[in-house]
Amino acid sequence: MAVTLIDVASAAGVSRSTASRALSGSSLISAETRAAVEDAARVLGYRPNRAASALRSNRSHLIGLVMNNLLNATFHTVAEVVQKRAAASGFQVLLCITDADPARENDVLAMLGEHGVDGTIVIGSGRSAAASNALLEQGRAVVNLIRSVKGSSASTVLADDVTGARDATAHLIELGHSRIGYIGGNEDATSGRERYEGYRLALADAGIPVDETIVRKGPFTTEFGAEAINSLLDAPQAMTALYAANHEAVFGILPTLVGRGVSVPDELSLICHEDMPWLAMWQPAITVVDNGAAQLANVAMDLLFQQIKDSVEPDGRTYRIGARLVERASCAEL
Amino acid sequence: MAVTLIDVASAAGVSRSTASRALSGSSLISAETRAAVEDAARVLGYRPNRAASALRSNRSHLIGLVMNNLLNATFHTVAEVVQKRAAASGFQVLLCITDADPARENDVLAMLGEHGVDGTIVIGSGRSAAASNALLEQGRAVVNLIRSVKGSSASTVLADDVTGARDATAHLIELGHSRIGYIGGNEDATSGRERYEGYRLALADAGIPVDETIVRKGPFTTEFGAEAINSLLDAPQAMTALYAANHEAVFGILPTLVGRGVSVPDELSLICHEDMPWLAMWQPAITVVDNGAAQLANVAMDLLFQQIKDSVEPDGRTYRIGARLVERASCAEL
DNA sequence: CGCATTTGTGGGATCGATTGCATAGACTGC
DNA sequence: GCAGTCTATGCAATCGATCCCACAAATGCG
Repeated sequence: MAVTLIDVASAAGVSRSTASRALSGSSLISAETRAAVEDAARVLGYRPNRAASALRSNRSHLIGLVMNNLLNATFHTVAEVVQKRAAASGFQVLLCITDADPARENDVLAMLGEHGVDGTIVIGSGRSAAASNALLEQGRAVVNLIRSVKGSSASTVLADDVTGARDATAHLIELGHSRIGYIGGNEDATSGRERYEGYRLALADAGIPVDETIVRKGPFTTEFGAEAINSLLDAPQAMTALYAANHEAVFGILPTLVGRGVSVPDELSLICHEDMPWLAMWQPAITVVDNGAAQLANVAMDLLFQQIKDSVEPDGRTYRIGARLVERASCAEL
Repeated sequence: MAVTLIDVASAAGVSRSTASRALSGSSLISAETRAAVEDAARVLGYRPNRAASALRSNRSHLIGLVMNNLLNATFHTVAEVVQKRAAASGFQVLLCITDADPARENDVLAMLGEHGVDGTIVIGSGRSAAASNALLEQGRAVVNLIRSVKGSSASTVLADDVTGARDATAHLIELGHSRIGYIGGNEDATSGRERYEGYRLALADAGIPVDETIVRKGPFTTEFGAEAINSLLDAPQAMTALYAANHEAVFGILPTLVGRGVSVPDELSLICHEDMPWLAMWQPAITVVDNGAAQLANVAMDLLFQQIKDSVEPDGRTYRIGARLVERASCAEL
């Protein structure tokens, strides 16, 4: 069978304990012994058995990543960053997809507990904190990401969607627009609530009343986007600018605008929330609110590693990552 | 601490062995005993320790998924399908990203061995079979996906890119085109080689010589796509149709066509390889070669589960999933 | 009715690495 | 020179579930 620590130890002429300590970097080991053990391990092609290690030490070198889907560009970025950061520290990522179903989310978190994950990043439904609090009580690290969870004892990293939305809307107002359409997500998602709030606040700042006839809220789907932009374009009183706050809907909005021959930014100024590589390649390049997906993931991983490596207690605090308006070519002065 | 099998056993008034057998569905257990143990487990909220189970039984309920990146739409689909199929059978997915770096790929496969994965799906660099063959020798299942690996003893599931490309090109020829441009991937990738081969064969079938001045091959990036289409459009002798075989490049090709005001399909008929949701939403909807990403992943999981659950020996055979031409609105008769 | 087989259960070893405790030897300081 | 650290190492217990083996009870069959 496979090479075990005992093989390494006897090859190096020491005991299992010494071999174990030498390989795990304990300071109570002489330089020669360490070298001998490391050589033996290399020569034999020793690979530790993580299951045995996890059983005894209660550290699995596994990190759970829980998310709704893999379609959203922000989620991609998060998955890539989490994977890279984890791998760089010798951790592996257990990827779990919940389809935003709270029951699945509970199952998945319990599963992660069974596998003894050292920590978990949760982009959750926000519905219940019970399962993730249970993980915390088992001494495992947890960080909530992007969506806040009521009653969670874990730290939470959120985008500053209110400010991002407010800046986007304010930018359009500065360009002289006052009839600014809104296409966003449903209010039960953090992003749906907060982006609409930012939109509202910016209009209020400028003394412009919200016109519900040019506001559309709906699910995070391409189809909703196409539907919403069509109905807005068909509305009696035309808008001169649009703030597209629903990321998945953007996939429906842009092709529809092209198809209907709406000229951006001449006929319609446009800002989309959440950046994607190809938005910069669009004709015209689309001005976006960059929510800082990579930064969100990095801060979450920082917090997670603090808990895992430095045994820092989770503070239950919320961290906000500022949004950034990236001006490209899709907005024009009225 | 956590509830262990011993707690369940004593609550149910049986021994550990009996409790273990009852919960793992052994047939050598009386109905009442099984019920008693299951009740006790439920009441106590028992969750098995996977590390302990893996250590003793050498089955971890983990599946490794190795891929280059998360940007490619086919890879998304594969990741989602693998995750769903795994979860449905009580397996968790260890996601590993290699950036197509063979060294990283080797590291990652060794890591998966340490973690005792029951099986692994590898979308590899195709460079070396050593690391994955080592996994096989440890009795772990391995299936290669999308990219073939020389010298691998594992089964391999590939798209039928030659036929897909041939069908796409033939479709354009049937519509009367003879100057058909090609933008594809580098030849060191399976898809790069095979799609160009299909293109070449279809032209040969029709007695049309390949014109290298309207052929572009390059890396799987958006930038290359933009560059390639620009240079093709600037070429002296115009093409009347384009077969875009490099998926990542499509993100650069489409916006550039829009930006330069090239009318599809009036001025240029277009077929892209690999489908994505928003290609159907484009104006005009883009005709594509659907490589069957979901089917590829499903067949790979079928083969993997056969090895894991039914102890079927890997046959080292290659399975091809047929491509499908999805006709939409981006091709016109010349 | 007695022996052979099946069925159900318990005891204890085991998977491989980690770690608390014990100890041998080296070294320091008075 | 001796007690008191400090350093380096080994022994053995341990993590929690699984599974081989032994054995008891129940059943079958001639």
